[in-house]
Amino acid sequence: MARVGDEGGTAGPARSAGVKDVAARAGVSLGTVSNVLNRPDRVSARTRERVEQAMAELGFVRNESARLLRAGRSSTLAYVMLDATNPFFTDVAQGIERAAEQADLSLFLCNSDQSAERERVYLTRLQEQRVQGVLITPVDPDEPLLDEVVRQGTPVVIVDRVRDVDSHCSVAVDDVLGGRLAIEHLVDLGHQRIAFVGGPERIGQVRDRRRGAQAALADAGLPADALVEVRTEALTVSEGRNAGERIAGMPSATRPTAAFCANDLVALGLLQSCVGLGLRVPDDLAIVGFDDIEFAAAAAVPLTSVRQPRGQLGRRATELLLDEATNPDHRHEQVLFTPELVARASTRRS
Amino acid sequence: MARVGDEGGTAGPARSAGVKDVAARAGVSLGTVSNVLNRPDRVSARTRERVEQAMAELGFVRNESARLLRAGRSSTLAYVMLDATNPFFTDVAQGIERAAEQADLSLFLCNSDQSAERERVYLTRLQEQRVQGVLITPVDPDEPLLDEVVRQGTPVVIVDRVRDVDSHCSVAVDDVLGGRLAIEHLVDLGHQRIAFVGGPERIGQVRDRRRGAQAALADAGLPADALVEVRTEALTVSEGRNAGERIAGMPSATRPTAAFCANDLVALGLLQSCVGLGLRVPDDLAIVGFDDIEFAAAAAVPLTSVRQPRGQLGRRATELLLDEATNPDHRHEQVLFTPELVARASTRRS
DNA sequence: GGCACGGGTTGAAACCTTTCAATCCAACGA
DNA sequence: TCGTTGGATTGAAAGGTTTCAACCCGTGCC
Repeated sequence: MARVGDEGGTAGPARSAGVKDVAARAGVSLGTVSNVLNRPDRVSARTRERVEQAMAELGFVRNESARLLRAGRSSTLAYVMLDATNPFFTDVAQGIERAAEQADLSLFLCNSDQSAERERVYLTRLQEQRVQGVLITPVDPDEPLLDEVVRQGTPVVIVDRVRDVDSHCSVAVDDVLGGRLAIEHLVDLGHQRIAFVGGPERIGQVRDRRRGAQAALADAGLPADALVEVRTEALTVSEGRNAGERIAGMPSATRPTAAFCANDLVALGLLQSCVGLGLRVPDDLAIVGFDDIEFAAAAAVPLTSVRQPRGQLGRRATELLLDEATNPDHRHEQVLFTPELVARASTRRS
Repeated sequence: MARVGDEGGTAGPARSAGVKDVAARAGVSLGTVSNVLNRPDRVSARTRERVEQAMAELGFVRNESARLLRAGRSSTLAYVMLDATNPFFTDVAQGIERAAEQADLSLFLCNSDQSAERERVYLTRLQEQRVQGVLITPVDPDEPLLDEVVRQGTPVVIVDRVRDVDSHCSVAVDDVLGGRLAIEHLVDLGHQRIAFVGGPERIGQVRDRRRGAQAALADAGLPADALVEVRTEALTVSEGRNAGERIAGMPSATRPTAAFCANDLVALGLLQSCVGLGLRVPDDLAIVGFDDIEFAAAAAVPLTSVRQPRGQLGRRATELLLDEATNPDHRHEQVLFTPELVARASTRRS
């Protein structure tokens, strides 16, 4: 087919055809074309066919901007993810996608990559595009723009973070309980000196998971200094490796016999560097991660981890968002899922 | 602030304010508000301030649909990814994002999740939204809709797949060479019986990588049956595990001494199940993966892999897309990057 | 034969922003 | 004083779709 308008041919015109052109070609009115597009049942079969053929011939592509301008709301959702390279978030995204698909909505993913600035840019664009709603794992749950967006009419659901205020729905996992489960498991195995590997401090998850860990230690009658802090700059594999070197470097008398990591990326990095430096896992160092990403089980020393129901998280968040978008007497809700410990070789009693 | 319009207050109105409302409140004309938005230098400081204040007071959110309708092209790109949970693609996406950010464009990610149907839905929506351009790793590079989209005026660049036709730009890695590098490495280490683990057959990558492998074997003077086919249903971790069980089940006399996997997910699964089944890596089975995703290095037996320049792939693809979108005498280009073997413990001579 | 009914179709108005030619006005030079 | 200049501002028109009240006309009923 040709690329520029050749009158009478069957190719598309130079500048894309609109409903008007389609109407002219099919010999019907604008309104009818629109009906074919939006309420095909109201149009007689014969007319519909003619219109559809005209569309095909002209290569008609509906102009979403114009549609939206007139019709109000779009049929897309967006998930602003904190880190697209962390499998945890892509699994959450998959849960969202499935739920969105069922509701016949498209999902756009936006990666803030931990940058508050990029997050703001995305939020603004999404607002300007009048998306049905936004799911977000925010860099900082207290970001004021989040409230602003809601106030201006775009529903926002917070995923994997909690917020005390009731201006949004949120869906998260009980991180304190998760920390508790990890430590109880290690204590059961006889560990009395346990590293907590995570940071930076400003991440709520890190604080909550540590808090759960501390509480569990206290309940077990162990002193507070049974938990050895090993700080990381971020929750990444390379920071985990880094932490591993520090732990391996400790004199064996004072070295912890187990490590609880704030997430699986850190745990995998830790695992890797320990093995590389001659520490046996779990004999010299037992390791517990958090999230239970797929790669945790696939590590050659499969990783014990605290599982979050990732898909569920996404699914439930989407349901809340849709309710908020469509149900006039929607009530905000803070959903808290319960994590679960999955024991694997990295903490096996040997 | 209140949520419904309270005359004279400072809160936003019930239904969001438009430029008209802003103009009224600031005591200027429509055009001036638009100028503040689009050509702030043409507006006197005093007026600009007044307008900006009015915007803030009314909680004005620019309506992108209306803007687009009038102004033509949007300032967003989209990357339709084949599998958002495969770290390879998220790394590519990150490269794209960086390049897009530099050009002051937003990037939306869409996950086709290997479904041709979903891919089509996304392509159509993106077209309807008049995005600047689309980057895509297609389920099937021969999908006719890809040509259709281009013909109708939306630039499309194909990422990580090649296509003989010249209707798009494409950016990929020389998979044949990659396969060759992997096998040459294994042959150098003395392996004479090597499994090729991958599938399904319809994936171009699988075919090309095998082709390279075969060529390298031939060059080394080894018979064609030195390459043992181990088919997978998909390039996933669980399929890799599956393949591992089959390999471990072979009688040790005929079992390959090395495996070349079509990607790292498969290799990680293979690694995991081999270790679990008592096969030592690399002593009993050396393993080479493909992609060199971060988790390859982080595996407890760090994985030898064929590295693809993932970020580069994304960056270059974006540059091509922007050129196509802006440069009137753009020429389509097929870029082929060179892969590189990264040797790690999974093939170390012991 | 007249009338009510209703499915199918019509076309003008509305959605909100950007654009651009026209206008305004203050300052300046002659 | 008048004309000119140029920066600031104006407002009508345009952009493509959806909506909705109105209309048309064939059918069935009384």
